[in-house]
Amino acid sequence: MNREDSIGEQLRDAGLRRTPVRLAVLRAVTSSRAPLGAPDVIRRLADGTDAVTVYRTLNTLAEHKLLHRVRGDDGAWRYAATAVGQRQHQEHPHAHFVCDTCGGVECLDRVPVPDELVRPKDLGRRYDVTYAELVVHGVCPKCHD
Amino acid sequence: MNREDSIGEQLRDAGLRRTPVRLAVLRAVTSSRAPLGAPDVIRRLADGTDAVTVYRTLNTLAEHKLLHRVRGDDGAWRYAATAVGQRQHQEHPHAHFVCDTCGGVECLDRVPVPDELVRPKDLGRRYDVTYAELVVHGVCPKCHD
DNA sequence: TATCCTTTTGCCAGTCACTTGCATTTAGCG
DNA sequence: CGCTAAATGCAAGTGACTGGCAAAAGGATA
Repeated sequence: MNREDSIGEQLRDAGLRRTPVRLAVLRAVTSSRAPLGAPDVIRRLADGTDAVTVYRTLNTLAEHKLLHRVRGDDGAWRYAATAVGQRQHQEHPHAHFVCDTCGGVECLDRVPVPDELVRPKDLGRRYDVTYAELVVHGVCPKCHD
Repeated sequence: MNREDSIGEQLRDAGLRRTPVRLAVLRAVTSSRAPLGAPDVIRRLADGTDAVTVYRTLNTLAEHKLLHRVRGDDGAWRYAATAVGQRQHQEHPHAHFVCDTCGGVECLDRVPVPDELVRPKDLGRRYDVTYAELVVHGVCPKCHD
């Protein structure tokens, strides 16, 4: 099973139609090392794919958990593939690193979000917790000095 | 020392000029229970205060640590006073709760951000960490059911 | 393979938080 | 009081993102 098939399969498994735009968007995000913003994705689909469609597609893919997303330092979403290689790295929620110099975002797969933070005890039972986000801000190696 | 004096003092201590707009903005944010977005602040200064000036003022106050800020679920900043009563609650970094239904933000003063998360060991030394943000998403009591 | 229906796409324009530039006013100092 | 750097107001712009609607296309069914 090559990567291309896997991408088509992910769509099918999620109950989504396998359309050219979805395949292209999912391929673009999957093949990028760092999470991408919507404008990045649009730029990478240099062909005439409509920007609005890309926005809607990214939303759809995120809703169906094929992508997950974090806010960059500019408040815009960055998208990363959920399935990386054969493992689903969304399974174990992980922290993200946001570079406040270049705006880049990275998934810190090795830095988990502890359970007691996902559901803080001090919060009281009247709060319905969906998920917790741990975002580490700083300067990435590339921008360092 | 009443609250008004304290607000003027905060500005002076930060080395900032005590202007009507700054006093008003700081007063508005301080007197609100929940963190406010820039548009909220602008609305509360119902008089003719210019919106752009409020944006600039919020930036300035945040830069000088009189306010701290978190992104709401819409990606827009929410501002909260750093000095609450006599204690500086910025001193000990705390988590924030974002209601994904009403967009409200709350400071979880009782939920600290653990040191080992502020400077994750698994991150490697080539990353320069400035701070870590812990944001808990869910539904607040007001929106619950 | 032809047909039908629902979903997806493209293009329009619009919204909303936030910024930039520049001229005018003002805080805070001597 | 008068001076100067800093703060304000106003006009316009940027950029991510959304809504509406008609045209195109996926995919199940016959």
